[in-house]
Amino acid sequence: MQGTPRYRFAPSPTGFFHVGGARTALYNWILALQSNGVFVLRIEDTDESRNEPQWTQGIIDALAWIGIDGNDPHFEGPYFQSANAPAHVAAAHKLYESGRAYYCDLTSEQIQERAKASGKPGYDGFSRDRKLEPGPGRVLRFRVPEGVTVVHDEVRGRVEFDNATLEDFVLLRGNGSPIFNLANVVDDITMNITHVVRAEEHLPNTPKQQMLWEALAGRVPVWAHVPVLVNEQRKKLSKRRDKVALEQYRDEGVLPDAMVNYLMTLGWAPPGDVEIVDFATIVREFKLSAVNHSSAFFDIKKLNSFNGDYIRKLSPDQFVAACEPWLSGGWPEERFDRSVFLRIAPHVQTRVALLSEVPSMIDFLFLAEAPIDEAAFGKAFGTEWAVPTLRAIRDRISTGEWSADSLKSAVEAVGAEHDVKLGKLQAPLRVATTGRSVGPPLFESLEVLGREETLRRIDAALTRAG
RNA sequence: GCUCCCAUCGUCUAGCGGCCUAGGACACAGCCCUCUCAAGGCUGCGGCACGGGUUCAAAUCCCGUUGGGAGUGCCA
Repeated sequence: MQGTPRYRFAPSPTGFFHVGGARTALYNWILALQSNGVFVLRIEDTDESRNEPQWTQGIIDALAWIGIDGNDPHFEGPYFQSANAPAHVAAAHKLYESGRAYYCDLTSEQIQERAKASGKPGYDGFSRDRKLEPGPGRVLRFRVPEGVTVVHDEVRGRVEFDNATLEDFVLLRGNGSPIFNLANVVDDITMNITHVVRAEEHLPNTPKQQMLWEALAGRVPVWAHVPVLVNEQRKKLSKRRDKVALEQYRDEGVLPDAMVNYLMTLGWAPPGDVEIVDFATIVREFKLSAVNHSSAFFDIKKLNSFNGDYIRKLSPDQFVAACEPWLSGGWPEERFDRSVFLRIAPHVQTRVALLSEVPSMIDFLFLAEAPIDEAAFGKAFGTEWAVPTLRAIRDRISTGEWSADSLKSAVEAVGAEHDVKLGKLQAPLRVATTGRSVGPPLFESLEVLGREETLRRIDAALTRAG
């Protein structure tokens, strides 16, 4: 089978977009890009009870965020599985007519009773030779042949399943609607999918799907099952108990490039002793056969570390632009000055791992009154030299050049007079002007804050200190 | 229970029979730098799950044990 490789990503719209899904999508996307193939997005929306239309847009937005662009020529879709229901049913009938499937009228309860009575779990093939006609309440089951099914997996190699352990699975429900395994395979066949790259949890489904492929298409796709992402307890990441929503990381200020790079280091590593690599390198170097076989812990600490790295690599302009979504709250809008932020930006970049940490680091510049941290104030003004030195500093900086360098010189001079080290001496000044004991470099901050406001805040603090 | 998958520092990984007294990154600790906090630099801590084979030689190959995980629906 020649032609362009066709990969696919087939999420079901049942909630926020999962980081594990993001990784699977990335694998498919990268593979499609490096082979000049196609990435097909198919929304598997056939579970009437769980899916919500709103999540579909969420999936598309999330994919776009990590660089999987719906307008890229390698991107195809989205398709909706529900739209293909007639094809699923037609395929099922074809299987029935050729004798590869049969109807069964047993209820779930009856199957359970029989299993309990025989001591063997699952469906026992009771209706295999009863030659039942289609009818309400009757499910269509696939007649699993004897023998073994060998799955050739790009990451795991050869995996063998004894067909005796595979029960005659359901194709069509009692109400005539198709089941996942059928719909999934029929869609992949009709969409000409050549490579199925998905999470390991689907491996047990694969022999069943492979039998369907053989019966319906006479060919089998290239399979690849990548390890799942797990939490600290080594359990598969779950929407219920773990922080898995891609949207949440985005909202906290994780850069998409950092997320993509981090996700790709889970189960795979670029050549050499480096982990921070650009996307072009990933596309060039990534190989399915090099993907690890074991599950990987999604480590938020390491993600944050990657993100800090990416933040530091941004130019000040890019950084300020990336911060845009976090720049609206916390201070009166009219007091915000982008150019002021830009001046202090390089100093902020080395101090945050998440963009959401930025506002609290620069708000003193845009607030009319920077709130004073009580504990910090108490500590900074707890010495007998605090007030006298701050007065002296105030006197010195009230005139003359206004720059970080001259400010530093002024404070150093006061330090020499009072025999107090700069490291200690800056504390009262910092708390007085920024309200906090930590922050960007003080003198650069004051340079940006301006003389008038600096003096005003020093006076306020002096009054407060009594 | 049954089927399948997996097993290198706490975590993510490099390693695909000799280059390994096992390399890198995150985390952690210490030192340096330093106006706070970071960033950066240096150092340290720490691992081939266990037992048998195969081989001149095994983290690397084979078998078993143990330990994890996934699946086991008329969900996807």
